[in-house]
Amino acid sequence: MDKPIADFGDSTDRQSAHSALTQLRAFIAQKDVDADPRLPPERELCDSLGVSRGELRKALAVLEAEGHLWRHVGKGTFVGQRPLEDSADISTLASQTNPSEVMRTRLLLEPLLAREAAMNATSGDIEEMRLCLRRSRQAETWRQYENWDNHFHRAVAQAARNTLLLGLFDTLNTVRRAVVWGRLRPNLKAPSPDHHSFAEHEAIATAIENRDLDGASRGMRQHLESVARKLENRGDEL
Amino acid sequence: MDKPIADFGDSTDRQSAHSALTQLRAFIAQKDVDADPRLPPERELCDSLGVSRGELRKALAVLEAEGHLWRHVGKGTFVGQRPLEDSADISTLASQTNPSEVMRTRLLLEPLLAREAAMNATSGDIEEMRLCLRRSRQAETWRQYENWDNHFHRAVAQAARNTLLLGLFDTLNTVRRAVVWGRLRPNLKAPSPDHHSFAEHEAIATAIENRDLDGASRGMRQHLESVARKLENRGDEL
DNA sequence: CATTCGATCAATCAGGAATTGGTTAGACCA
DNA sequence: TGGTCTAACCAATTCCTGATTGATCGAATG
Repeated sequence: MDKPIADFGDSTDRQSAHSALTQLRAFIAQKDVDADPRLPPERELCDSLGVSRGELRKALAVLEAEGHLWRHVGKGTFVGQRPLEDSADISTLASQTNPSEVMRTRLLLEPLLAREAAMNATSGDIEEMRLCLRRSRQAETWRQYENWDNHFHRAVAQAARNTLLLGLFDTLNTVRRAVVWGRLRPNLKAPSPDHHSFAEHEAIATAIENRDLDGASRGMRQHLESVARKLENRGDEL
Repeated sequence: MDKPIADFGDSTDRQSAHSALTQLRAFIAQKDVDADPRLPPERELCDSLGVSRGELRKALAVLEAEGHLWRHVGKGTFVGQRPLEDSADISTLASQTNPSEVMRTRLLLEPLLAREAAMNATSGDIEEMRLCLRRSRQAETWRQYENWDNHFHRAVAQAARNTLLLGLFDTLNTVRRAVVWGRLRPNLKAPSPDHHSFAEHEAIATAIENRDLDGASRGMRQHLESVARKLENRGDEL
């Protein structure tokens, strides 16, 4: 309990370098890391162990390199593995990715969602999707159309009946909007009356309604590919 | 500009209920919502419009039900669509989902990641995966094995070379750990020397190395199915 | 009976003070 | 000359306090 941890402070200079590391290891071993993985601040610790801060920091650096602890300014020093960066942070994700990646990710994720939707959709889900289609046809501005288009895609995701997957979709969607926000949209005036997307949306909804797994997946993939092709020609929307 | 908005305050009592709503609508219409979608606090607003707070809140409730504005305690009242809840919030996701959903989501996402990895992995990625396999074989405790198992799966995700997809994987992974944390792990003592997972991991890595898209996807799916089957029998790990 | 007003609550935000790992410069010693 | 210690400062983070703000309840009011 009150084992001497600072009593080695007067060891020979030649061994002092080892001493700091050894004492630190002893201190960690003696500590109940499960209860509180946090180490005392450096200024306290170097005082407790009777070593200078520089030497303590050298020892800490060794243990950090070994992966036994991790440090962060303002937070402290902790025993254990460094927690993975909070990748859920939208702004971080948005800053690391690019429109091409977003499109590729949509092409991977959304057909999969459509397939799950075909398997699990309730009648309410299908009704919601139908509503989105009607509204998107009635849209008078491009903004409104976009809005209902987004609603449709989310309705499909919701129909997959998997809250976690829906959460991932929402994250993707948020990132997509964050990424695309910086870009200008040249032809905002066009309300886009016919639009090939209508038929594609219709096909997806019908496939989901008919429990046609492959059809729903394929329909979504073709729809997104068509969108991707369109924005390759003129780089506006995503 | 200084159009009268509070001048209707002395209208007949019979119309006062409408008055609050009408005045509120007028106020919002007159406001430049794009510049600042935030409405003044209720206490100010009901004073400006010359209506009681209760009546104002009724009107606000109507407009909120119509989807024209959204409110939140401590934040204020805002014109426009309610921003979708920060679904990146791990704790929220974790509280809404369950182990079964997590497993199903893994079964959907990770084979897809393995396929992408087979397409895009660099030699460094493959080296990293191999390292994880060696370390997981050398593991002396189950905890260590779990650790390197996680590392392997993340290495695969990283090999997909899509930062956004990697971010989604990390989110899924974090949620998984959060969900599984509440559960007890009965046989922590077993270090698990042979373990069928070794061969499965090996097959995945080899398929990725050989650019065998279907093989990588299939291998990952089979591996996860085997894990799922195992924890169906005894409900410990995820 | 409905409305209004006041008080209170809980969530949120804003600001500053304190904490903490990281860094640098100078003193000190061998 | 080279290494070490000390002090000070920096930047990121946390903690605390007070003020805002929507939500809610109760008494007064008419």
